[in-house]
Amino acid sequence: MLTADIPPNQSIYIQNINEKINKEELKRSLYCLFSNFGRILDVIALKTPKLRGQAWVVFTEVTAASNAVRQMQNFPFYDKPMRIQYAKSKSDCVTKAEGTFVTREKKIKQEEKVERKRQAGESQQPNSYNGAATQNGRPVPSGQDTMPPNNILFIQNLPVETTSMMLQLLFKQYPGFKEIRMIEAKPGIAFVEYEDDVQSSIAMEALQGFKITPQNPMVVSFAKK
DNA sequence: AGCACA
Repeated sequence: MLTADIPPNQSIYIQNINEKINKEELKRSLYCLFSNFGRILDVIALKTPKLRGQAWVVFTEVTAASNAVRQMQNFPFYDKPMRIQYAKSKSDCVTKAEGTFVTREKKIKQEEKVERKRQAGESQQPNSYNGAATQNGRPVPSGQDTMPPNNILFIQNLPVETTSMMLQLLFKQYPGFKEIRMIEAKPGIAFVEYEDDVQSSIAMEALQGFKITPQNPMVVSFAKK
């Protein structure tokens, strides 16, 4: 079955994922990596025997999914090339938003709970992430949306008095940290290097908008290759 | 390889 047979879908299906990665970390990493392509509604990963090594990322836009399928194809994710296709069906969070969600047969016993949920009347409950790159559903303005993932981060809008020691304190908290590079002649910017793109993405997500002074929310993007 | 929504 050719992957081209599957029609475009705002959800992508990823396989060949390193099965050693724990579920929550995996979801965070996928979120970080794919939020470059658009707003993400949900990330689904299960560790059941049938579903380990696979995941779904649900975008708000089909175009974001299309870009992700093309650009992240074979991306070395935890040492294994990602295989990405469109998902075969709509994700629950999408049908729920559309109002076309139907409970699967095996969950029929739980209809009562579904009723209760329906009465809560939520039009849409987007991603379930705490430290996500969105606020009230808006992407954090950071201007890196076009830059492909890179293990080196580019930091802007730093107060001029920032030292590399200060940045090290912040960035070394995240795994894979290697070094800070600042350029004397160019105050207000810095480069931060991580072991790989996944780790740099996580740090980016975590420190995006971090304020060293109230006037200076830092802008973190991937460095140009 | 394996298409679900713990």
